Amino acid sequence: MRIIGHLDMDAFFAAVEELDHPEFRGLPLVVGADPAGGRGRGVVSTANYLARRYGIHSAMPITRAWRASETARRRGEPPVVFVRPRFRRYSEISRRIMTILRRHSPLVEEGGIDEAYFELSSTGSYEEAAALCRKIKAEIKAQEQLTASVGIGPNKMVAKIASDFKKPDGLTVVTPEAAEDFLAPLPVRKIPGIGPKTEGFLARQGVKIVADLKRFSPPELEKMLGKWGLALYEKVRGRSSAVLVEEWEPKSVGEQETFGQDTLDLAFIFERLWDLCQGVWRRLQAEGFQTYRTVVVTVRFADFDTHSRAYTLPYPTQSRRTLVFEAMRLLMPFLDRRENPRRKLIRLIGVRVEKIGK
DNA sequence: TCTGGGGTCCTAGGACCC
DNA sequence: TCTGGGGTCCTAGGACCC
Repeated sequence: MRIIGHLDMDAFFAAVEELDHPEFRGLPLVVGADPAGGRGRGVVSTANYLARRYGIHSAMPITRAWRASETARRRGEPPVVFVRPRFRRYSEISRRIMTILRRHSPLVEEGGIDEAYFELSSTGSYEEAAALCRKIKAEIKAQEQLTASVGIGPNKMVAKIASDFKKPDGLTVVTPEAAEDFLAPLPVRKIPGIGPKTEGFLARQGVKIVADLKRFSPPELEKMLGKWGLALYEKVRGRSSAVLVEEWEPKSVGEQETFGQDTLDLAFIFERLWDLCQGVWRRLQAEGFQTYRTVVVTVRFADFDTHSRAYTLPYPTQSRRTLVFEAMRLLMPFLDRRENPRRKLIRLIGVRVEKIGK
């Protein structure tokens, strides 16, 4: 019998900040970009549960979170504490949590800094799997003073949806027999791979919950959603055969930067591009890669219109100068009058290398 | 109202080859 | 004068995930 677990740390970044800063506890807290008095440019990474009561959530523009905080303050409620993320700190704790998981499971797939899938099949039953997960949660709490929510299911998809079902500090067990009924009443958006666009598209066809998706045959789903639709036919029935992957090689390395202010200051843009190239090259080496073949430059204009240009070298190279040279060459057309006749200001540039090799 | 930064995967068209 | 079919590589854009 296949039994898969999915562990998801509760409001991870915010929980770590509360741990390290006891003075933040009991206050609404947002980890994310600098709100800069309502003029900040980034988004919310994580909001703690008190901040969520103000309607703040992950990926929300930081300016909106700022306004929500101001509104609360005027009502006489505590304003939000805004802090910048400290990824190094979160990675360090993440590593220790993954170590706990690996002690109890023969196969762990990290799915980002704050979540992981893990094999539970060898426990032999859903009861035993649940007992083991309670133990894992207790160890994490004892060692790190942090809570996690865990889902147990017959495959990765069901386990992941289950871990999100009860939060924080939840444990949700979905047996193979219960999987289909568990999924049926959930909004389609809960299925990993269905994002805002697909959700909107489906809503226009009158499809809101997983049960609604069962009306369609595999060819109909394929016609609507492409190759992915075929897999979806199985998923809405609680079936998925995706395997756990211990670790995989990155396929690309890139960096991008949103400017504090939109600009067409060429000296500034070139300098930022140069820095991004240095960063990409350094990280490529640091991650153990020797070479790259493709360089991609991305430009986002002030109106969020986003374009990319790529060039693939005839041979792999290690050269840092080539990266800078090709990135400059790819950027040039965007600064040209013909490509940008209305002289739109630039909001972001990015550099990425692909076809990387050891 | 404004929308980060790190990625992956898919699609579609064109070039090119057999 | 009217032009296949399959495969691979490349580019550009878009959806999605954490």
